[in-house]
Amino acid sequence: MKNKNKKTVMSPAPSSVQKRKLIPKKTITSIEKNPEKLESEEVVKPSLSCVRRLPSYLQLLRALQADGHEYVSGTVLASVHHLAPVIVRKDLAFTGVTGTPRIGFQVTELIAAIERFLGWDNQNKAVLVGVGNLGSALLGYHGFENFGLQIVACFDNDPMKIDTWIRGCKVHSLDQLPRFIRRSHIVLGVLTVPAEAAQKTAERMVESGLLGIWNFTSVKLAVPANVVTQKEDLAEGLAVLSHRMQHVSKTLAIQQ
Amino acid sequence: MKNKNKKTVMSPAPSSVQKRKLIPKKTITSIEKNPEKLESEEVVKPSLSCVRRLPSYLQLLRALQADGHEYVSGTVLASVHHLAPVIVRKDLAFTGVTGTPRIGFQVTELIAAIERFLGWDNQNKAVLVGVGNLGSALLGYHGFENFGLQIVACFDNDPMKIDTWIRGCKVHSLDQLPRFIRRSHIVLGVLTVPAEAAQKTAERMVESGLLGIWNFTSVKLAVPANVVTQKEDLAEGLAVLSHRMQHVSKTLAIQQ
DNA sequence: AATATATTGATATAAATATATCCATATGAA
DNA sequence: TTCATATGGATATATTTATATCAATATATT
Repeated sequence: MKNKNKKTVMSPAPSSVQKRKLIPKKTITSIEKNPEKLESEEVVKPSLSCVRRLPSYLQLLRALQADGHEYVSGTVLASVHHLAPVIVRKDLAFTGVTGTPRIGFQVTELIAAIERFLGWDNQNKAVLVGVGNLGSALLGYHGFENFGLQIVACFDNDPMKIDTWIRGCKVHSLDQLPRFIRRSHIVLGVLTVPAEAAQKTAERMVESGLLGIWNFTSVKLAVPANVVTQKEDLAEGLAVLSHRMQHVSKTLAIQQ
Repeated sequence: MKNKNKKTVMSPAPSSVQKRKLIPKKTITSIEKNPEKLESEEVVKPSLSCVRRLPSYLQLLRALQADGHEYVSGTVLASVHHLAPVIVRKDLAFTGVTGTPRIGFQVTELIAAIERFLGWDNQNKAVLVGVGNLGSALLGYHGFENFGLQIVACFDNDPMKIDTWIRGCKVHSLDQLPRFIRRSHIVLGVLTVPAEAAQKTAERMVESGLLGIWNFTSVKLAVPANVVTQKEDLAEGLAVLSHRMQHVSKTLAIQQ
């Protein structure tokens, strides 16, 4: 049942399914290796929105896979997520997969491609700093493990909390952080301390060697250029919701 | 270090500070009331990104207010949030406030304007449905009250949970929802049930009369047009973080 | 076999968003 | 007073993102 165009590992398509021949794509790697990079040959990078959409495709793809589906069209992915099919196709193109006209994309291949693209093909270990309300909730929420993230230790500097167990995780003193990070080669931290402590704690995390901070505080962190921070602010979503609700009720009031 | 121009409540500018005269802005209302709406006179709506940024300004403004600052320039707001000053000025313009050259914006006025714009000037009551890990975390997290949201009741359909108290909130049976909503005139619901139950539960919420659903599940909800849903997906932020970290490490590897 | 159709991937266009530029103005300094 | 400067607001431009369009192609249908 193997395709004659050998696709090494991933994609044993049904015998009759033939991949469309492609004009070789300019990949980031090829451009970066090429010193005489021309202005006209722009490197097309995925938009932020594209990256944000990928997990939702992934989630649906896994459900399809569990359901025994082998192929899925961009059209289907699009309709579930209320998106235009073109958007899905363009998003998926960034992961490097190619679909087959009239057939769609191979589910398994697509899952692997998205995971690889996002760096979720290996489980990334992380520490969590700040075991308050939100912190302990995140500790208890194991959903991130579907997204390549595993929280393996937590830290706090409240003496009352240190050495207690929260959601199956022993709370360590923040002083232990540098040693722990160095020993474990962890690069990612989840920051869930109160706003007042955010910047200072982030600095300690950076000093300890973390290269990425998932920031659940309301503070915009100042960090060195080699450190990536991602601010997760629930107020943003709430603002959009509130604003849209206002708009809907206004519209309805006018129509009546 | 208080300013000598004592402020009453809202916005009496200091005698010498004179607001710039403005070309009257086309407001949504004026256009909508005007039947011969021209194509050229477009209604400029705030972008989604603008709405998402407003809460962060609000947060900073409150801190400034607590610190006794009476005025703040867009430049300052911008630098804290690592944004271009123009963006801040344009964002703030949507709330209807006007600043004063060389002075900036009046903090109190700006806070009120943003709150009004987002509908956060009155506390909006909400119910929470699904008292699992995430649900109970959100119940315990009272930070939303700064953003006009107050969760006043919670519901679940697990008999083991019903009538217990979680984070100071009594868990009601989901069957009670319609009656509760009707009695209390609540329009907003927070959905924190497992993915499998999401769509069905959302339908019950809509039938009960809710007009907005803040959706913390991984499911894209299908709801009637008059209902607003906002999907809050932590995986999105994690995807951006992972992707950016990959990119940074690649870049550094190349530079070395 | 011939034709119709769903689909992908590429290119082209449109829309949304961000950024640059300019001018008016309020303040402080010379 | 006069001038320099920081700032807001408006307009213009650039960039990014989304959408439309179309040729190529694999399958199903007639």
